[in-house]
Amino acid sequence: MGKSTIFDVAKKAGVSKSTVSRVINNQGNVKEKTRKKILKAMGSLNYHPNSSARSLVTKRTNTIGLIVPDITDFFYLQFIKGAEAVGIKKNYNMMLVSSRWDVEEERYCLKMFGEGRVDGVLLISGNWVGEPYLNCPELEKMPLVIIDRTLNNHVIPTINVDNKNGGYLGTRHLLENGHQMIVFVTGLENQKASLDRMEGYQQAMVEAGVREIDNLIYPGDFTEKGGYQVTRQVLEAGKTITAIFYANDLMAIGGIKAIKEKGLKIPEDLSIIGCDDLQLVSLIDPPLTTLRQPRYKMGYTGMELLINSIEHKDNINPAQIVYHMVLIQRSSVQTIS
Amino acid sequence: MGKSTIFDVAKKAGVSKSTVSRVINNQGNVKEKTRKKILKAMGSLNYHPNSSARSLVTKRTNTIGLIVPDITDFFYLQFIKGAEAVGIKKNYNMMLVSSRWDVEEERYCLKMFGEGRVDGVLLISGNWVGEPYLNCPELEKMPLVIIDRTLNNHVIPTINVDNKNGGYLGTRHLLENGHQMIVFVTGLENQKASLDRMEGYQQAMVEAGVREIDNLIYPGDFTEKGGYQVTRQVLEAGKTITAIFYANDLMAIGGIKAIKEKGLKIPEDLSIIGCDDLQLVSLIDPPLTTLRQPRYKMGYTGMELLINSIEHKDNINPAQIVYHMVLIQRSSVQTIS
DNA sequence: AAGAAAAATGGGATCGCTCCCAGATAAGGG
DNA sequence: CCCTTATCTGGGAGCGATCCCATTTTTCTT
Repeated sequence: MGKSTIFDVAKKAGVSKSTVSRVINNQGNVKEKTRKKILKAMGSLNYHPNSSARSLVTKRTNTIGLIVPDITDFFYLQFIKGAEAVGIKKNYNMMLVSSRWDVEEERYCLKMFGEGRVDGVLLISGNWVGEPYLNCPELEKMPLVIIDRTLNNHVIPTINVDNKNGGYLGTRHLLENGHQMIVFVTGLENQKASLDRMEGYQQAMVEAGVREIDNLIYPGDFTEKGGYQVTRQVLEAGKTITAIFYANDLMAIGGIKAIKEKGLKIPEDLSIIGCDDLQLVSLIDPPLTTLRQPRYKMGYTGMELLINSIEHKDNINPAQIVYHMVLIQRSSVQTIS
Repeated sequence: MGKSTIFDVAKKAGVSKSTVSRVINNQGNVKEKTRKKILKAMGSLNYHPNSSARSLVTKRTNTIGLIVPDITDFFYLQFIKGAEAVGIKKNYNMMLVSSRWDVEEERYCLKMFGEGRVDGVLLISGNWVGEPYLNCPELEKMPLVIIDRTLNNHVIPTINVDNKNGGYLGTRHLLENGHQMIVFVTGLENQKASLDRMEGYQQAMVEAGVREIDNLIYPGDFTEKGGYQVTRQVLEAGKTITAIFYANDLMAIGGIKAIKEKGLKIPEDLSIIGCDDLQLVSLIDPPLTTLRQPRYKMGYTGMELLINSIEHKDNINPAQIVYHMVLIQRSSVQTIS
């Protein structure tokens, strides 16, 4: 015996499928008595409406697609959780795929979602410089919101954080604590967030009158391992630096390892500061001073925007939302004279 | 203009929808010339087959549902990643929902998945004692595999780790390093994994001839905060303990914090050992000795089993798979005389 | 070159639901 | 009590694909 259909229920309850449909979608105008009868029939047949059939006619799936570069990257967790919270509230399911940091893969996901599988997609972008792939026709008419990336020329709403200001704030914090020789470790050069943070760093340093900044900038890659390696380089260069500003927390974690290996103490011998405020950086030793970006909030808002544009096509969402990064002071920075 | 259908493509290419369907599913018996023509028409119309319509007739969605207690819990990440890997390989999408540690919620997810949305479900269980909810009729005929839990009376395949042996191994390791006064911090009493690990601990302790074990067992709750609090209790009890075995890593992390606050050093003053081998415990200070469970592998295998039973209904999967936990030695245990 | 076999194509039924429209029943009004 | 209006209910078309079967076209044999 296969699954029961609306027809089986109708027969069992002695009514027409239309009436059954009415009670499923609880549209009014069905007598309480028949309603009860139908409900009972549904129960006894263990009936569940087939969502494909339903989607086929309503053109709605009540699920939204979520694309992240890597599901298991700590960084993305909070975005997802924020998005999930509103999904639950508004009764949407989430279909999750990871693009594995690959632009082609990202396109592929978009395409798959274009097959009527979802009502809209929330793209948590890898934040690359350039956006060639966004012209893909699969998106045609598909509501889309992009998180962790800012787009200028598009009608696609984006939600991001003011990375430049973040870089600025972090650097100012170090400067105000007496540091001057502040190394900045970047992400990959095609990562916009890194670029922006570096700009903020540069601005603060220039304002403070520090010279030869370029020699203080080291290229990293946003990974823990990369942070470790760069830090070794920095330490071996033998310069008299007093602080390191990592463009993200993951590199800072790697950096801490390298610094400890050298026998140096944080923050006594070297102050460090990260960026992102991953959950785990409050757990490590020392607890890391960093710049928080409201990832939960961003995911939450992104999902809200998305569902909003799904449910009220006419309604106009803001094109861009930019949050501030805020400095979280913990114990990895020390004032020097 | 809405989305184009198979019919539009057929018209444009001057063939019937049947032929178009053939090339979509690339079943043979289509002349190369017409195939090209159709492909071209599909391209110019930006056509994508509607997956709801397709599912309606094929009764297949090519997506599997994944239920986890908390998406953002470090513990579950690796399971998910493992499952994802085979999903990608076998061309299945994943629909992710979190049960938020709630049995009712778990049921609800199961029910939702029962509406023909997915071809099977992979349940990463909260690992509670008892399994009343598993009798829910929604599951009828729906392929299901459960991870991180062992079921005895059911035909549902489960994948788990030998928690008891893990508890035993960890305790033995401590004993072999000269410890006797070993505190064991449990999870909640309705968590099977915790219970099993404790049993292993007890067995090892008894075998080693340690007495009054019960006074060494403290109730925890598997959370970081809980670990912190219990550890404070332990420390304040003023016993001469030399080691603590936490039933999971998260509690160990909290414990480390409490221990450090007391001015004690790990492992010089106190050896500790965790359980699970979360990614981050190699990052913290000191790197934690713990028992690894092959979560990636478990997710991977679970997904394989699931897809296997979806695609070959007749085939018989093993009812239970149990992996070993393996001791990962890092720097939180010291030998004492 | 004609008939048989193989390959390519088309048409219709179907999947399980929603939605519109029409018909039946119940309620209200003079 | 009959007619109008409101409330309920039923039937049929359609959503966009697949798949079976019938028909046409091509290829192969002798």
